[in-house]
Amino acid sequence: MVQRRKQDRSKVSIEQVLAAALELFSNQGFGATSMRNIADQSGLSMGNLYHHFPNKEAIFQKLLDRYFERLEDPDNPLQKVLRKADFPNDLEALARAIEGVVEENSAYILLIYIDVVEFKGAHIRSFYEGMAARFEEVYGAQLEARKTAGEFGDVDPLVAVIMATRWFFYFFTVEKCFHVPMHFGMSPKEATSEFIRLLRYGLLPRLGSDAAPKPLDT
Amino acid sequence: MVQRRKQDRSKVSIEQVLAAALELFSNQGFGATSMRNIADQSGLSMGNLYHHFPNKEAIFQKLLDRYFERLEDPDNPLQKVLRKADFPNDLEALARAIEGVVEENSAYILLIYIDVVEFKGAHIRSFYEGMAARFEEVYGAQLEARKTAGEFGDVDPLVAVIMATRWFFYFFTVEKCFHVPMHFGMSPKEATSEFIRLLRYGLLPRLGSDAAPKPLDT
DNA sequence: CAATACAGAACGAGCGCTCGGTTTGTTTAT
DNA sequence: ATAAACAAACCGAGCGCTCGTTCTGTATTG
Repeated sequence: MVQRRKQDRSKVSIEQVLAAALELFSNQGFGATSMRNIADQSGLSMGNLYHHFPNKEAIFQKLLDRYFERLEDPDNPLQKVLRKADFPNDLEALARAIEGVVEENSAYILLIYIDVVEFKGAHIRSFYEGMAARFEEVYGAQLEARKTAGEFGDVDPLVAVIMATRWFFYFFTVEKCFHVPMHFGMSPKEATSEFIRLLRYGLLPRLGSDAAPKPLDT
Repeated sequence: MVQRRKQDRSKVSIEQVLAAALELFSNQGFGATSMRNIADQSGLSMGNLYHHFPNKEAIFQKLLDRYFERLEDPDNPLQKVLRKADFPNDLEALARAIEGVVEENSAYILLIYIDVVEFKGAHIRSFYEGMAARFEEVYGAQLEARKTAGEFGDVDPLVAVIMATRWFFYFFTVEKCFHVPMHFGMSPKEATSEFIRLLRYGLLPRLGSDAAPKPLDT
């Protein structure tokens, strides 16, 4: 017969609360989700809920913390791609990794937008503010070396990595979390490969060493 | 003495409601904004509020309708840039137009995300689904002509326009609505010009007619 | 005198959270 | 081994309050 220890029981309950809250928050927002909803969905009582969490916002906070931990986890496929620093050869792999991450965390990603809307981004700001520095840390040295070796043009590859990563996140978030499929008027496959092509080779055909066409305005 | 006509009175009241609701919704979300909040902020009574609008959601809907009308208005600076179809010479102008539109409509733009979070995007889906077709309509003929004239490489310029437009919207939305300044680790000016450069010329230096480096994976 | 614009009390439901109490599992004393 | 003592886990009724909406009635206007 299985003997369940006390702290195991607690752990399971907390997981049930978080799972229920994630589903409810991501489907109806923070304000529209009541503690009774969470209690019902998780199978816990109101009292027990407040035994494990001081208030509703703490549950929300805990969920966001989880997501950021997942993102930064070295085992995350996105982190693996990034740490190989084989940009821009790995753009296709980067796209696929981010598609997977967004798919797998679509509920968590919606929490980000809930925070923006209902809390003015209070719970996520520090994470996003530190993002560029984290990129630099993981990526900076290798790419800088390759740049001075002349692998890239006069573009900063670190900037390009950030842009590509953010673009993929944005694109797949709209596709998978906002439920607006084909919002570019093309399939995700097409959109991704077109973006990659633009990023690699640009829009204008640069035949020979022609000067770039002068911009009409700056 | 100013004689105010009856329907003018009504019109003013409705404007007051919409202004109040826009501010409140965009600052605290739909669910967290009460009809009493809106009544107080607009200076109307509860009864009068319900005299002009059948329910809370109708106010929200009306605000979104307004925003989409503004966006499609031919006088909108963004529309003017788009209709000139001077892509990609006008990328800087496009960026500035979108920066202005986002700045001027930041409260409305937040409503979009509120709709995604609290209504699963029910009020905005049709607008975004039709967006690619509208681009095609406004832009398609001219760009297609210029493409067959050989102005572009093998990239579809329509795709590039959509990507550029969406990217600028995304970038300035995060900057101005989500209150995450410098989220790419650089100033908006830098980010914009870097993105434009990438879009025009790409990341890789294509010297002469060299073959493009083989991608590691597809 | 209509019809429209406006006011605010009232309604039932639901909110976040508290509180007193029970159950369950572990530790300690005998 | 057993009982007593303790703390963590759990329960749900209840508190004060606010919610979206409705209702009844009064000003204002043409």
